[in-house]
Amino acid sequence: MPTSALKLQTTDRVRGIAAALEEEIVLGWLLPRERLVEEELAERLAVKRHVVREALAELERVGLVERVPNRGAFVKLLEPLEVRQIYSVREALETLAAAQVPLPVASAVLVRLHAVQKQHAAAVEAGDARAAFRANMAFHEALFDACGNPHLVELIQAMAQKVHGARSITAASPAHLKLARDEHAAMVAALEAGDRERLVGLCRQHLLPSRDAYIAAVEARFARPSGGVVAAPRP
Amino acid sequence: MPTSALKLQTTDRVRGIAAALEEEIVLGWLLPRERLVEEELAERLAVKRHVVREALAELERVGLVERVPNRGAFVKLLEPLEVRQIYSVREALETLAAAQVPLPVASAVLVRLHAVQKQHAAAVEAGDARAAFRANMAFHEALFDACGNPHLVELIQAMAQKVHGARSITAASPAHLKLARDEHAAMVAALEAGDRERLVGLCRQHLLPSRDAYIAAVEARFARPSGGVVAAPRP
DNA sequence: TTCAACAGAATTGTTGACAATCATGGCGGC
DNA sequence: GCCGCCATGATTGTCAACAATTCTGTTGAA
Repeated sequence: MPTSALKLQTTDRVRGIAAALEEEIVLGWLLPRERLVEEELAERLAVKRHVVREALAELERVGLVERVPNRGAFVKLLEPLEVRQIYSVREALETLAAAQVPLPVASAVLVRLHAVQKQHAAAVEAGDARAAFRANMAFHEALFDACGNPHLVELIQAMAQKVHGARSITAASPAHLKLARDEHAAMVAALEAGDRERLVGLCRQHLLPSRDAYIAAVEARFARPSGGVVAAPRP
Repeated sequence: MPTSALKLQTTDRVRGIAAALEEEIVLGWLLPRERLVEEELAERLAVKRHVVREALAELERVGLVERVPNRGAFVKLLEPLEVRQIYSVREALETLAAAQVPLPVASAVLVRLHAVQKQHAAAVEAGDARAAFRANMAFHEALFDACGNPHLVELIQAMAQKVHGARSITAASPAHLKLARDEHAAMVAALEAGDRERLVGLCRQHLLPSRDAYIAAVEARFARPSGGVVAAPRP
């Protein structure tokens, strides 16, 4: 605050805090159903409480946290059904975007994709989950940006954000990260070859592993004790 | 506060204020580029400033207003290109939803649609733009709800909300309202008949009038003085 | 006249304190 | 021993005053 080096605008600060919390959720540092106490977060992140408050409101709107009046905010736990519904929409949106990319694709897009993919591969190799997550986001943004409709891209990102709470299972798994890396490479190749059909198929396929891993994990670990046993498939 | 009858929760109050502002924008009572002063709104809507502040933040996230740090909030003016892009996405989403509605449709859906449509028709007949707007929203929600994927419905609503600032042209026009009413009737009929193809076509068609009316209006009235006439709506 | 600097007003951003609300745990009655 | 009730503590919600910023109109000199 006092240092003149970084005097961020208030809105940017809120965004920054929201992004930081989002990362902590994605990386599994904050788990589903975990309570998010305003004052504690304010102290830990070195901002005032009302900034945390606004950030939580933003994350609530995005769908990453739940807030109940007078009781606070929690990391949202997605039900398997919800995850399936969201991934269904994601599939529709992402294949739509892939189908709209003008081919042959602009060379600038390919350059950027290669660069980002290199970063992603390096992060995966180094086992740096946070860097891999960021590079992964950047990759998909660069890829879908090529469709030419920023509002469609925004929707795709919003839906991806919704399941970020479900990503903590795959975001830290080397196997999943390596698979994603290889699939990214295949996508770029398809794009480069102008093979739209393959690109669309790859986008569709790319969504499945994280979805299924999450559903399996949530059914094994986060099931409510309503049935008695820890792992209750359905109430 | 004193009366126990209406003790709204804070979150609900923010939502309520945001919704009220949204309606004022849709109905053309607040025009694009118009300034939204926090204190003035707080007094007019009988809430404290920080509530207005949060509501404005929410409307900014939705895309209905723009906020620049230390300078305040304005009703967002959508560029024609943006409107085209948004409507393009809306078309994809709404036809997707229509294509997913299980046929024959549940009778409860039809009952609800008929009821809402009756309200809408009454509002149109009475020339009550606000009631028509609300009934219109309810109609589309009820219609797309039938697709069975609440997350898709949410996206459809979010995209509709984005162009609410563009709706002030058609929301007050009796001709447009009557056309919408008739198209709604046709949609219900198609749904009732189980004619999916016609339903999808009607959904697609239903989007065009408001889009084109807005683009025409914005090009005629709100053009920046860079090349065109200056139309300052308020002194 | 035009430009720049400057004071004053209007508006937004920030802060800490206070009030309201909900969970927790102890206490007495049954 | 079990249940309901009230005191207590933790946390969120509300508020008004203060600080910082931007805008506006005016003044003075080139």
